[in-house]
Amino acid sequence: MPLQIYDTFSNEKKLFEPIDPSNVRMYVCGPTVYDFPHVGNARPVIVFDLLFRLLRRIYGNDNVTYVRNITDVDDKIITAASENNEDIKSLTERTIKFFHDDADYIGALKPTFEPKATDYINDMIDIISSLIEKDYAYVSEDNVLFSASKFSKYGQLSGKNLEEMIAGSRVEVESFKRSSSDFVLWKPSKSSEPGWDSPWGKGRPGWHIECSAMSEKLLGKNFDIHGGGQDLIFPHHENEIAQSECANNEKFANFWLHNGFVNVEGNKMSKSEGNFVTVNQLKQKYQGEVIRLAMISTHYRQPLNWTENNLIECKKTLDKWYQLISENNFSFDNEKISSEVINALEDDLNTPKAISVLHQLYKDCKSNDRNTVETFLSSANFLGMLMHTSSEWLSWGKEKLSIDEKQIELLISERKSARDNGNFDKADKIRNDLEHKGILLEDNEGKTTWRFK
RNA sequence: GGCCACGUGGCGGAAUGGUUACGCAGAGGACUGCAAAUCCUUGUAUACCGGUUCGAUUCCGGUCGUGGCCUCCA
Repeated sequence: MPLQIYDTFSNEKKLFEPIDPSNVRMYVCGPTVYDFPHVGNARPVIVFDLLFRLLRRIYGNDNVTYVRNITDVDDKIITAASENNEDIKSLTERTIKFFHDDADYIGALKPTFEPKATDYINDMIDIISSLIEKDYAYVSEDNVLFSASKFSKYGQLSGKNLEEMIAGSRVEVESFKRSSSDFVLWKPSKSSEPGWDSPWGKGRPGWHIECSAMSEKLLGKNFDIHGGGQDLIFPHHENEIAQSECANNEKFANFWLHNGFVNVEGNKMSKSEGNFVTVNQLKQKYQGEVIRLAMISTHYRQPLNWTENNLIECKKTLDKWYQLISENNFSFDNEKISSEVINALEDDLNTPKAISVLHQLYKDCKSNDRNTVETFLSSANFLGMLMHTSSEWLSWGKEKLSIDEKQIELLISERKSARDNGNFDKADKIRNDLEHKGILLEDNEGKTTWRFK
């Protein structure tokens, strides 16, 4: 089945055809590094990781270039740094490390390139200069602004039209803008703020220009896929198109992909609402694969309601799956990945369907051979799950235990003799006491094993 | 106010112009001293009103509801 993906620009599911099958190019907007990533930030990391995996499978591991940028210059960073009383560099470097830890934790492969905005300031200045030269941009009070009305396609990605936007504008037009829809390419920096020398004085880039610069530098003027969260459609991606296409006279990205939001109690999870859960907080209670499964159990374009219940359910599923592979040393085999799983993903990343195939494969494993189990395992691995051994999985969180293993073994044998003597009250008390400490005892085929709750 | 998306069982969540996947929970059973885990069986749903059609949950129109964007956001 050929790969089909939903393109936001044309609002339809389309057959994906790469510009160059020997170098399929994808750019995804990454984090602005000023704080711990929350679950909403993690969604595109996982969604586009899956697309990356799928593209690599279809076109070959060496034939896909995945760029996920890091925004390390931004007003929020400046504000956060001054609130923490630390310098910007130390804030961004620390936050990048948090981000990498979290991305690893949820099983995301490393992108091919992870450019930082501050390394591309000169490229941004070049684009801005060319936009001024072509009269798409103008200088006003030390700012450089893009004149949205000069780009006839402005609004096409987000389905807006300029006049309505200007009419419905809810924010006051800043004095240096000719029109409310014009946006900043370059702005002046105060002496306390980070700044770079430019033809328009010491300043820093506007938010959108970095992606135009970095994508062009690393992927070329025209590339295959540009992705990010739905909240970036407008204005961020709309503005990127305007800048890049006006500067280059060439089509920017061929496909636009946007993931839906993560909701909490029906409302969008966001930093400004304060209703967020960070990946770092979840690490205390759940393995990364639990977060990953919870994330991909909803189709990427649908809103995803984040609940504890869902996490518990996903953990149970993974516990069950890990039990199946505990018996032998099953191994991953690229050739054994279920074609049904691939088909599901090739249909606009239908992960819920892919998961239902895993459930079916799990059932098939019962009555079948090693080969079936390896198909199950390989398929799960392809989705970034069952990457650990069963014992690693089951002993997860051991260090947080308030009781040591020898003691548990001791209690198990105490319980055994109680049971042998028919003293079930005592036996049950031992089991219950351990359960209160988060240890579950399981009696199977005459043997008692334990695991974490 | 403008634009857009969505509304499937108790919950999560796919799909489809003609028997509505799958998972969790629930119920019943096997196993167990009792549980747990596992296995087997199983009930339950397409917001509302019209239209098109032999047939609509699916297509079209309207109503209601929810959410998003229009301002920083993944």
